[in-house]
Amino acid sequence: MDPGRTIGQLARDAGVNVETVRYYERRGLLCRPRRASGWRRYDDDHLRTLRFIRRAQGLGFSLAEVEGLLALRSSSSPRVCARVRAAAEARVADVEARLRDLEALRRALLEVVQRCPADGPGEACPILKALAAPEGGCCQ
Amino acid sequence: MDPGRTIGQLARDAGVNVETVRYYERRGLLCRPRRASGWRRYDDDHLRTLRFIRRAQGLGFSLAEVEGLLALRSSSSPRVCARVRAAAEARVADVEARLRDLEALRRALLEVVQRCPADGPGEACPILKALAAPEGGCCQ
DNA sequence: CTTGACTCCGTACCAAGGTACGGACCTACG
DNA sequence: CGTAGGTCCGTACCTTGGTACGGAGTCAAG
Repeated sequence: MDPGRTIGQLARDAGVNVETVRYYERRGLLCRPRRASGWRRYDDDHLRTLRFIRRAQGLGFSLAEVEGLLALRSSSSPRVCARVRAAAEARVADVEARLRDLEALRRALLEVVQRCPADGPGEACPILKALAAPEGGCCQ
Repeated sequence: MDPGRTIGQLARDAGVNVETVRYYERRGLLCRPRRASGWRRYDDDHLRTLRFIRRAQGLGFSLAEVEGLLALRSSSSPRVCARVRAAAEARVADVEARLRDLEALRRALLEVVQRCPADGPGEACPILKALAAPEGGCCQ
């Protein structure tokens, strides 16, 4: 029988920390592997799941959401695809909201920076003034 | 003498939690006010500083950075303005980097979503497939 | 058989920015 | 005076996604 990977080999193959693997197991993301003399032995399925997790995380899914995707992955309902798509669309909406916020932030920061002569004492600094202003001069 | 605000009044005026005010005091962001029978009494300067902190936070400065800005605010060096501007520019650069990351994320997510028929079982779901792929089909 | 590398486990700790708790004390209103 | 609500303080806890620690057991090479 295939001896499988130790936790260290799995971690190296997936490019994660050993502690991370144990953490995912504790969280229920990675199912418990068989043991040989107490040592965890992982097969290719575990490696695939681990990579799945990291890719989903890379697309901005939280571990809680990844948990949902993993559950869907092993479901055979015809509605799986719709649910996965809905999750991905929610992620897109979230990313777009964050993009809008950051864009507004960028504009506010640039406005404040552009007023600044980059030279002079604190009393004259328009950035500090903007931050101290009782009613927003520049960034509400 | 002006009795000043209690911590609850200050917190209401600034729109923050009472515990947040105490937390800022502990962190050294808000200087310790005088006391009347053990109760903190805040004046307008404290309110201004508290609002300064929240506005700077609103522009994405961390509390550690806000600490620096507060120190600069009460400095009289002619280089204050340059330092404040540098801090703001660093913030802009950081925001722009996050914007680029999120934009890339958005594209990757959209690509994956667009391949999905939004109907069907998990085995056919292109999103799950993309996440499971050993070498990245869509999102590396 | 020894040695070094690896793994076991539970638990504590990290960042950041707060939030909550609880028993004691104070203040203002009626 | 009673009582409700505000404040005191230290400390613990929250979020998310991990990292680190340390003593004991295991595996493989020489």
